[in-house]
Amino acid sequence: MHTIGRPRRGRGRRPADEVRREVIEAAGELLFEEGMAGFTFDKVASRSGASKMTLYKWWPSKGALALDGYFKRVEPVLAFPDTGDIGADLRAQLHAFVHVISDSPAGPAIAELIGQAQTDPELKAAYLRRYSSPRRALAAEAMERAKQRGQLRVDLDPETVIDQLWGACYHRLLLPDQPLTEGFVDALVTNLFDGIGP
Amino acid sequence: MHTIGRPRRGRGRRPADEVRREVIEAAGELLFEEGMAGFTFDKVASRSGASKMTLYKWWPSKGALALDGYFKRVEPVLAFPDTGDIGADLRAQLHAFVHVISDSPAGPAIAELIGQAQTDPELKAAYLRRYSSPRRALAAEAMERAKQRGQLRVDLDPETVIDQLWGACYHRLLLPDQPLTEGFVDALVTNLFDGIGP
Amino acid sequence: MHTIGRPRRGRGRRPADEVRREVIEAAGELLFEEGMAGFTFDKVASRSGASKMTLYKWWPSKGALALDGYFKRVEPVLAFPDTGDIGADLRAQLHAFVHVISDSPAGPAIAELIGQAQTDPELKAAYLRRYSSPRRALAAEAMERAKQRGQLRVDLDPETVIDQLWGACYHRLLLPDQPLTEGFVDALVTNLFDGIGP
Amino acid sequence: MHTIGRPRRGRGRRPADEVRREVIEAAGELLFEEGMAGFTFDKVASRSGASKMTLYKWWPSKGALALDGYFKRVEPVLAFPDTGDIGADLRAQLHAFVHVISDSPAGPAIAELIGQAQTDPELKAAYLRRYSSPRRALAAEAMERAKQRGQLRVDLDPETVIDQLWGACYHRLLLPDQPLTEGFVDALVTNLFDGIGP
DNA sequence: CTCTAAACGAGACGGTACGTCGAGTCTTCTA
DNA sequence: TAGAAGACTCGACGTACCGTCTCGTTTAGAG
Repeated sequence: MHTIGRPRRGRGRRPADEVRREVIEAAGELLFEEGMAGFTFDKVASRSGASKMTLYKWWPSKGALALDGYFKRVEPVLAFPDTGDIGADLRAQLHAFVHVISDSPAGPAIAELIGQAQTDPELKAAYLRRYSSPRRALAAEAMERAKQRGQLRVDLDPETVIDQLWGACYHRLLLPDQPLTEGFVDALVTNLFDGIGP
Repeated sequence: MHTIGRPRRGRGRRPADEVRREVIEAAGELLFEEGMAGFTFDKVASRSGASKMTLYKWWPSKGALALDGYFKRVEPVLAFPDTGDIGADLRAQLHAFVHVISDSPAGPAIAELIGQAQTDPELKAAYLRRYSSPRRALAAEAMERAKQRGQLRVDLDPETVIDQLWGACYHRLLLPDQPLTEGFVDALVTNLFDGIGP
Repeated sequence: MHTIGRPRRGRGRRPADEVRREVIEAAGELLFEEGMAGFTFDKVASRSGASKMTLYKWWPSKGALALDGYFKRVEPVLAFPDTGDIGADLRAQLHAFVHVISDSPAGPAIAELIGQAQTDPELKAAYLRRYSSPRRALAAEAMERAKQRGQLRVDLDPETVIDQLWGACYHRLLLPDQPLTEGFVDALVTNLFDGIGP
Repeated sequence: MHTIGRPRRGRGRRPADEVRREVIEAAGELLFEEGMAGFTFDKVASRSGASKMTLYKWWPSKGALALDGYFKRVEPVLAFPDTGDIGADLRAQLHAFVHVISDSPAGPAIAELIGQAQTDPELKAAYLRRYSSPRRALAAEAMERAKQRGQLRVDLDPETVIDQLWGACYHRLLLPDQPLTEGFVDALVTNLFDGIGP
């Protein structure tokens, strides 16, 4: 059944890039509309006008497809502020991060993607490689620069700090015992810079 | 289909408690054997000898059932050490925690439960109420006592610290960019007590 | 998608007989509307409101299902005339047979069923057992009675005659080199009773 | 995917005759190996090294292609014996025919082709024109000659006799209620020459 | 002998049906 | 009368084949 007005597209081969683009757009729409619960190969195929065979050829799991759809919508902003003050930079980046996952549909989407990744090895690998890892690298580099500027302990492991800042936020996103607010992220930074001792 | 050897149990009524117990045991077995991916109502019903109808009567979703099965296997140890030294207590508790989720089948199981909870509201609510929340409370109370002993800042928010310690560990469990080791948890505590500044 | 007006039927169990009846009726409709070419499990399931699982449980192949549908529509008339004159009886029966397969939708349907049976062992077996064999038996019995009345050679094999009468008609149905007319069946009988020699 | 050892043939244009020959050979092989059930354009294309596009250009349906493959293997022997004794000639020809369709792979193949023809108009037309019709013509001509020799009734319709001999055999091939033996074909001829009356 | 147009191989593509599986609902029968 | 048994609908799964179409290559035939 073709939508009226859309020109009847022949059944034969179409340029791969065109097909991929349409599929990914449809995947993004569906992910943000229905979440991972209602995200199926069938629906993406039907929305995009592609056949299921094509989807299975390019994406190893529905999670991997949803991840591509997610990126299409949330064009990743990887910029990391560098004002020379690492404390301020971390705070600024965390504020932006919390804003995105709290006040936009991206929050639930990313939570469900991480959830799906727990039973979808392909998705977990893709998520780490394409999303998580580059972001960690940016933060780690910023902290390394700060170490050279004398703003951080020279023996500090930036990766650990990343888990204590962004990891703490993800924890509240996935297991919302406590709210995820700006005050929370400010406290995260303060705890680390000032310590929690008396 | 009944396993050969298991006595053919009649179809009639059985005591509710007996049924519940057998179902939960079967759920726990299945969860640890096949993970959430292969965890279905059908299999639990078939293993336990109970009917699906009974399962749907008592558990609102397969996640909620799996959670009960999880508890049956991992009899929750809620004790929190109290030696009078909050730093040592946190460190000890984190070491035990990391040991459980790294070196026992409970780690993958809990990761998959949290994953499933992202698309299963019933499970998320049950998880927070029965698992997450009481553990947070124990840690928070320990920190409150430490504040009264003068070991922690009086204006410290224990909830935030919890996310920076256990939340950081969950982050590495769910998104294993970096390994989850004892050295890592030691660094978590050190960072918070000594600060990350120069 | 349910037809508007048809009461939304719950998803649960329904009496097997009710389901079977609806399925077979739908199968018959579909067979006579679209022929075997367009006859699929999917369409029968959708028309009947039954699920494909149910169909696969009861019918080993789509041919077997179509055969049941065929019987539902063409309530088999197994009566064989017995006037005491075997020549007249055969002629009458053949006239009726040719009328059915030439001038009703049953002709194409039965041709396609036989066609499908060539690559569907389940259908072939069912067809022989339920359709072909009982009809042959009636004709054979009629000829045996005629032998006792002295109207046929005592050493005649009725089964061979059946293939020379009805088999000849099926041949023209399946491979229509020549038309299938009343004159043809009259000639069939004449040839056998009078011989073809000079 | 090319079989190792077979020289990698370039992709460009090849002589049409060479392509046709290879396709038809592959079709014949496939038909006799897997029957119509497993006979697909895809497999013929892959076996022959031709592209599906080419197949669709020359054959209107898979049945038509299979028919060409059949002919390639069973080089049609159209000779009809002419000893001057029509009874003996018919008997001889029928014996040979029964031998072919009973004791060689051609029997199932031809049955499946006739089966497929019931839902494939192109195949039915081709079958009648190229296979059925010329063979009927030979038999009819032999009988016409016999009429002139005074061995058959002058008003006999040979076409009807053909259906009572070969048609009866096809009936037993397609719907094997009863076995297809030499005794059967002898009885067919006897019934027609001697009549079935007392 | 060169150049072009046709024909070909490869194979992706949309579409439809296949046969299976699990979720959730409902009936029947037993103890 | 609660519970076991299990059949049922629904919808998605992943695969196979059909008939169409794009792309790049090669040869046949025209100039």
